[in-house]
Amino acid sequence: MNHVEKIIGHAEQQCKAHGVRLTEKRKQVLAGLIQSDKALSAYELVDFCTRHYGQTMPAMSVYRILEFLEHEQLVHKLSLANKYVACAHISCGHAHTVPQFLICRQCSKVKEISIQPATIAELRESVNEAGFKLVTTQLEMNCLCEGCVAQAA
Amino acid sequence: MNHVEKIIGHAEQQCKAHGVRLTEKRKQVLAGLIQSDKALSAYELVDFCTRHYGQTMPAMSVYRILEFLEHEQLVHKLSLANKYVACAHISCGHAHTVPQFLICRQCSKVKEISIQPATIAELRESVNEAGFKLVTTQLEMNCLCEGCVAQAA
DNA sequence: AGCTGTCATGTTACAACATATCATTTGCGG
DNA sequence: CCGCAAATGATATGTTGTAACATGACAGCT
Ligand SMILES: [Zn+2]
Ligand SMILES: [Zn+2]
Ligand SMILES: [Zn+2]
Ligand SMILES: [Zn+2]
Repeated sequence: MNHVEKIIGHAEQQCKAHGVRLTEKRKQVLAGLIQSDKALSAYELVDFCTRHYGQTMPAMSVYRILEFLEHEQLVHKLSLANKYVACAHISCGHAHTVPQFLICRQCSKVKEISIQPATIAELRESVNEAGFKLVTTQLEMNCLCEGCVAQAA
Repeated sequence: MNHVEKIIGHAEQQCKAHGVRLTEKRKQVLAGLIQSDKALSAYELVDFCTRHYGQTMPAMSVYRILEFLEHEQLVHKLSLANKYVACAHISCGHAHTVPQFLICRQCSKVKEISIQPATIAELRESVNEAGFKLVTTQLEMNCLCEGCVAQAA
């Protein structure tokens, strides 16, 4: 039982606990995101599933499945890049707080982090001063990953 | 000379200073963004220009013009919403630093603010700790504006 | 077994967002 | 006026995402 299958197992438990089903197709999409160590677009997932599981995966299904997985917090949507990424914390037990995402603009690698609550609070304060209200503290930031920084140098 | 025209005037000066031309079409697109007090999609701008200036504005042109205006810092692209907004500081003389954007998810109103350098520094530090590098401190945050908060209540 | 309701998936069509490429026009210096 | 470069026009195509309705799978009931 490899790394990916282990995470899928956890995801399945989690779904069972919520009274929803992690079907075969849903597993395929989730597995695609897990085995890729970067964010993928919906259509990249279509290609992955079609190539990998030997039957065409309709784009519509992928979108529906991504919506389901996002709802279950197994997947996060990155609006900054129009891509999707597997949650980095499916297996680690600890409660899932609102994450922040560092997205490599070069290679789409993504790091899911938790910024200091104090920093978040300062941000929220700045927003309030401007007369707006944050609807989520999920942030997405344009970055370069270690590998791509090294390569650029 | 109304508000919009005044800003366009400033923009024209700025372009002249950079040795580039703010043509009629470019003025039309910029004016569309200025008179709207919210972010607009490229195709909303197509509609605006076509309706407002009596000749069809091809989508292709709008994209080219937005690219130009963005390059001149007269317009900002909001990736979080796939929309575009006029710079809030065209007329105010002071140098344009890297902005942060508060985007109302309800009505697309946008506030362009400057977050405390100290807060930005903390963010950058968190990113570095995760082994990534920020490529820009332009942030986009999902918010509700005052009006929409009031309405929701 | 046959019926029925619910959730998941399939299929088709289209809307919305964005870029590529090549032709034509326009503004401007020489 | 000529020739160049910048800007725009025209057409095609690629990418991302949703709407609407049909079909399939399965569980619980009669
Ligand atoms: Zn997560
Ligand atoms: Zn990278
Ligand atoms: Zn600005
Ligand atoms: Zn609003």
